Amino acid sequence: MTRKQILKALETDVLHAGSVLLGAHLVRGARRARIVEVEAYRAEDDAGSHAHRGRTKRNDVMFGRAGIAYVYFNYGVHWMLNVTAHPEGRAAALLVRAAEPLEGLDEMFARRPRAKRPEDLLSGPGKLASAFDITGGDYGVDLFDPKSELRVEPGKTVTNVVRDVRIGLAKGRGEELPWRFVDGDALRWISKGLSASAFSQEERA
DNA sequence: CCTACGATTCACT
DNA sequence: GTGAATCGTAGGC
Repeated sequence: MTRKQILKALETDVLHAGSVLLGAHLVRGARRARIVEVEAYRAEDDAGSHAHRGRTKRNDVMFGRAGIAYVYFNYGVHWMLNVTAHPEGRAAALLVRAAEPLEGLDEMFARRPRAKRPEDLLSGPGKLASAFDITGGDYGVDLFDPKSELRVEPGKTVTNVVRDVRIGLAKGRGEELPWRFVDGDALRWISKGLSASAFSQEERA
């Protein structure tokens, strides 16, 4: 999978892109991690999406081109990293929920003093953001520009894609949609265990 | 203007 | 399992 192919998938369909983004690397300086869990959000038909009720100052980049960092602050505590999808005007994004740390673990541990094991570093969107120093300052960054300090690089394609319902959404916000994408061979690194409704994407395809 | 609450994490019972 | 932390934003008045 090349950088161009990932971008193409992002531009085409956020749901397809969910499985394509798995396996790609998130990089910042010496820190590198392999993305193992994402969730798709779109707009008109997705009540759980920040873009559902139209364009605002916060969600602005979701309406822009694909491959851009949409970063927002939640619960007054945590930053969350998303990768935008779809062409200009059609809002969508993938929330990066978990990753497997590959390099620069010492720096990640330094940013997350409470973490005891490598599994505690990136196993959740808030954890991942703090381990990578992701804040509002990264809002709008082009993640597919090799010159960007924070960026996404191609990795090995994930073949065992598991689909599940999204996490943390209130009732009526699309909590039943199977738009959570997980690397089935990397369950050790994900944010939460799979639900009873999880299924292998290949089987159901 | 004012209030409720969220795409979460962590400590504690 | 439950609740606190902590604040920008959306949505209602």
